[in-house]
Amino acid sequence: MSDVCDITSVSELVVREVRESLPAEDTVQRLAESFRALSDPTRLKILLALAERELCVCNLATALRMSQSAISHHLRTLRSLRLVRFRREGRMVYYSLADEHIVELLRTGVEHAREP
Amino acid sequence: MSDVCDITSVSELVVREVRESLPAEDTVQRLAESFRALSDPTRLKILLALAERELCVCNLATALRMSQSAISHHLRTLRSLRLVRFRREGRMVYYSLADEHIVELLRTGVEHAREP
DNA sequence: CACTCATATGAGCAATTGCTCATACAATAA
DNA sequence: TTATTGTATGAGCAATTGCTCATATGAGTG
Repeated sequence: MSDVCDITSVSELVVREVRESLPAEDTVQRLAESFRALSDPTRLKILLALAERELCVCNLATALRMSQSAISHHLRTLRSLRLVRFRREGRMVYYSLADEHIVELLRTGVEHAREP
Repeated sequence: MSDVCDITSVSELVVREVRESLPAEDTVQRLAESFRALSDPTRLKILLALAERELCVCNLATALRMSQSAISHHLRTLRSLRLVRFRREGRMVYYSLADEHIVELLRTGVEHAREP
């Protein structure tokens, strides 16, 4: 607040430019929420699995060696963020990725993670 | 474990295929860590700001209206994940994005966040 | 040297997260 | 109907997170 380094006109200009360049607050919030969904290893595995194929909850649970409850809770989170969609078929519920954006985010991330 | 839905041969095959399609555990962990860095609104703003230009800590703090300490702690996190780099110039430390991967992740994310 | 200023960091805390357990709900079968 | 099975969800908890405050470090100044 009273830092001398901030009251020079150059810094003031820089600060203003940075502020103006940032997306709107709610955009940042939504973006952070989406990334948060991808920030948990279990949720990430769920999404990577769904990137391969549509899956029911019980197969997801078995494949990831997690409890059905844990998977279901995570799917709830992913659903509320509209990252996955689902359809009922009898007693089973099949989940899949919501759109291509998530696929691309995953792909971009995996590419980065593979490097040194 | 004893769910009937998992002991059919079809499900067993599906489960095996999904398990084989998933990246190695440590790859998933690193990927999740990177996404976690992007999952906090303040860190996200720091990265978005650095995507515009190199910035010193105090200008970052002023631009984001956060304490110098908070920003510094976040930069430590980002540094340890090698998402940012820094250089000293006198008393100031200037931070910038580490490479193009983060830029692309941010860009992909922002594109997604702009939609309905 | 002492002093200032930009930055870094440890401690402590309220808030959040990710799991388990128990239970509820939904769809089919007997 | 009741029983069974796949899924969803609330409560509760240990662990983690993101901040503040105080203090340390490091670099320039007098």
